Amino acid sequence: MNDPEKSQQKLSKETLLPRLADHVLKHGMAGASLRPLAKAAGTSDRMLIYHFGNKERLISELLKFIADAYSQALDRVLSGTRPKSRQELLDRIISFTGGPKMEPFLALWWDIVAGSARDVRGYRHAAQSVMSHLLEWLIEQMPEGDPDPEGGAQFLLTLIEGAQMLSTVGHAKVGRGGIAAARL
Amino acid sequence: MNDPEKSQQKLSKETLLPRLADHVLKHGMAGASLRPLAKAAGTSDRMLIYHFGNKERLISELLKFIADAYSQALDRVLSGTRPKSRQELLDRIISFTGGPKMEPFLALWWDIVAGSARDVRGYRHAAQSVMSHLLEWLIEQMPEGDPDPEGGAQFLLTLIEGAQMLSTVGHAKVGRGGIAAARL
DNA sequence: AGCGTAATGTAGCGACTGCTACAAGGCAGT
DNA sequence: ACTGCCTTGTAGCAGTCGCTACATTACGCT
Repeated sequence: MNDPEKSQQKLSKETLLPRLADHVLKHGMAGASLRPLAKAAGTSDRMLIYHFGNKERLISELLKFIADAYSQALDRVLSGTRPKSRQELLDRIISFTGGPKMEPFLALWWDIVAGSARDVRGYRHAAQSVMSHLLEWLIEQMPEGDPDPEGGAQFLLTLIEGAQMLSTVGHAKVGRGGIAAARL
Repeated sequence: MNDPEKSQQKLSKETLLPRLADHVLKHGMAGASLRPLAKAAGTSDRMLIYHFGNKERLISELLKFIADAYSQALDRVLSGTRPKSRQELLDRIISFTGGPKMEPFLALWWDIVAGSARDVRGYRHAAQSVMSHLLEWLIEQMPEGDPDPEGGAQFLLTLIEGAQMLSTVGHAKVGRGGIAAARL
């Protein structure tokens, strides 16, 4: 024992999930089949089924885990000084979500949206919770004295997500132009 | 010959593509493997490869075909009277793209966006051409005397797509709220 | 020490994947 | 009638899929 080569010790859901999340963020939900996942996590497909029961439950728990991780990243990075205008808030978010560090999250995000559209079990729930969290966070961040924080946040969110989509599809310019033309 | 049961006659790319498109719209890109596609089109996987060379080319041609079909549907359904305000234009589009007839297109759309994010060959090109067409069409449709038709169209497109995404993810209310709070 | 349960490895099943080799029928031109 | 291409069917390959049966090891409790 205590083999330095592969000191794997007890692998449980808790230790597994972060590694599974890494793999899925890198390779997307399409690459999320048991054997590659198992390899990435240092186990066997056999053990994944053992721990999670079946693939569907694995994916559900994994999506929940990732959604939570994303929310926490959001909280950590973006909280702090309250923006002075909607414009400033918008700029801040765009530069955060558009950054290269968020790219894997974004790619995974579209996988999940596509799954939601086809009612793949667990996908819509994960997507919904991410959007809910983001919206709440946005409302809190709205500048002081904003006439309609809730509506404004919904408006900003809609704009942001539209621009995001246009950007991943190769029309970043259109998204930027759309935001520039918006009367915030 | 002239067998009434299966009067298949010469099947060519041109006759195949519409049937392939039907299947893909119904079952998504994930279900677009050769054998199901072939069955839906009334041929064999063997013949699909024969006609298209390999799967990648098949998918490319199919996406182009569907993108064109979508553009044409847009032209047919939405042209006519010029809207009097941005609000009217927006409402008209939302009710069109949100209708049940567009649901398969929408579901497929997210497949394609997800593929674009992961650089699947041909996906971004298809998505880009749809968005380009939609944007051009929007610019033409902007109300007479609009101060900034181009920027306005980009703005509307960004809003529309954001709302669309929120809707497929189960947050239709947020999208609607966002649009309602927008100062068009 | 013995026993029961938890954890893990090995092997395999039946279905599906894209694709190909091979052979044969159909039809056109000579 | 013969030749040669266009088209098509059958069979199969090597790989992946989710999942399971079976066996073994590891470890805690009495």
